[in-house]
Amino acid sequence: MHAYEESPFTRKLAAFVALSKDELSVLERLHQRRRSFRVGIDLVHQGQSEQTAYILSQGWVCSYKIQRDGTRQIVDFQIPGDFLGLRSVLLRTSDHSFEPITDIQAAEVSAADLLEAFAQTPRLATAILWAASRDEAMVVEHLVGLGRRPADARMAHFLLELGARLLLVGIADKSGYACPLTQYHLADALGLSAVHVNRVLRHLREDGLVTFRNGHVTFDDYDRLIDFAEFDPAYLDQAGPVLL
Amino acid sequence: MHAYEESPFTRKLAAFVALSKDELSVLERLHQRRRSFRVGIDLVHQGQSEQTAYILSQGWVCSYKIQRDGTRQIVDFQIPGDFLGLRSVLLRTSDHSFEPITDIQAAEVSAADLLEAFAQTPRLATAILWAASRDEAMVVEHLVGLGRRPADARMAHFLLELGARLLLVGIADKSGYACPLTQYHLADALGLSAVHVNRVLRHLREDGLVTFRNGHVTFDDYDRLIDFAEFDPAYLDQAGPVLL
DNA sequence: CGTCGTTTTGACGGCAGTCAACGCGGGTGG
DNA sequence: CCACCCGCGTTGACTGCCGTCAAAACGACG
Repeated sequence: MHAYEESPFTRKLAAFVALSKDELSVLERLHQRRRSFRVGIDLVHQGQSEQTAYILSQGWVCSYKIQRDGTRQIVDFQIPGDFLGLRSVLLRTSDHSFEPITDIQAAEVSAADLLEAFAQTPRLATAILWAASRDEAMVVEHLVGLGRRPADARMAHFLLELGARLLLVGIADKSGYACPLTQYHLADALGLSAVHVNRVLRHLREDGLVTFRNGHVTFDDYDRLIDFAEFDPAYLDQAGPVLL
Repeated sequence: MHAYEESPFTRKLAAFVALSKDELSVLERLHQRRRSFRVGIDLVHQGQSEQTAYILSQGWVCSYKIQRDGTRQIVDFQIPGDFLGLRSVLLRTSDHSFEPITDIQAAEVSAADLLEAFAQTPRLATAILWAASRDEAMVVEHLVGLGRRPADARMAHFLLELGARLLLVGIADKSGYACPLTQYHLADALGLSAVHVNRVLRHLREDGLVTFRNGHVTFDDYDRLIDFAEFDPAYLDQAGPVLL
């Protein structure tokens, strides 16, 4: 145990940058305003110009865009330790919505808080920007999946990526993880229909690669799954940021 | 005519933020190291850890990722006035490649140059970060298209977006624009096969919506095309950034 | 026990990929 | 100057992945 409470966010940053005591205490202070939200009720709604961001400490969230015809595309999932709406604080645009997938706990961070923290410890600023850049790399990888991977490999890749992310904040192990997503979430994220998601999951399960059931993902044959998905985690555990 | 040479980059930023003389001259200085590149020869290659970025002043570039099986996905196109590899300067990761689609001219910008410019004029920093955020919004919109739009609407949307971008830097008008892309580029960007791109283009042309031919895009019925593509330019011409 | 959300499965159809062939224009070398 | 080649565009036939529609099973919850 540490003297300070370790949030998933701190844990994630610490995995890539050695943080000093000062920096840790600034991080602490960012976590002051704790808030809770209920599953299903959007935090930020598309088009809204919100000046607040959140650091997610518990639960899952997804960010998505709705189209005129009612279909939706999930852009990314946020898990404990992830920043939420960082861009929309710094630049006042929130072009998508955030929906809690479970009840969540998050620390509210205003633009002012953030800029103050940045001013105090530039290295922390770099670390946070690095995390943002990692998120962007994930969006790009997601895009590649939608454009160029067949449904089954796309699903496999997605489940592996999620596992790697959860591992980093300590809520997964190599054998699998708890996952609150419904098959509709998977469908909206992977650009498939819910029916086809089900077929794909069955296929992966029957092939002994991975099992998604009862809110739990189990890797039945990790190596073969990685091979099947052509999963290359290079874009995730990149070396830490240049420390200016 | 202005006293200074107006680069497309300057022009783009100026469309959203009123720039002072000082800021304009700092921008000028960023354009000092002019370089040329030949079509087809990658500027930066996937995995390479490059510390240089470029401001594109002439020609077109695409950024893409190649997969193990040889298929490629184009993530974005860069046109004059766009930044290229901004993230990879600030954080030393270039997770994709850049290929010139035409011969190009670009100004080389080192991390040091950029940081110096930022220190001199913080408003400029904000403006550039805003431009980066706009690029990211485009990637997200691209992702939505791949996940949730049928091929023809995806194509229509893409051609409209490109038109809007080109309009901003003054190399398009409402009726159309010159476009050096091949149908293979379109295929790799839109997640389609080249054959199907051809079919879709024919369909759009025969429906009197838009014509892509001989390196030129012509909007045959702009309003109907916008409706067909469900194109909502909100994510493009957002209000300028918060000026810190 | 009924309802609702989620998962599961089957039948059918369509959008888009693959394969294959051909036209066309520009560049290159004989 | 012509023959050839190569990249790009175009079209048709066939196939298959995946969406839609429909119905049923299952569990949680009131």
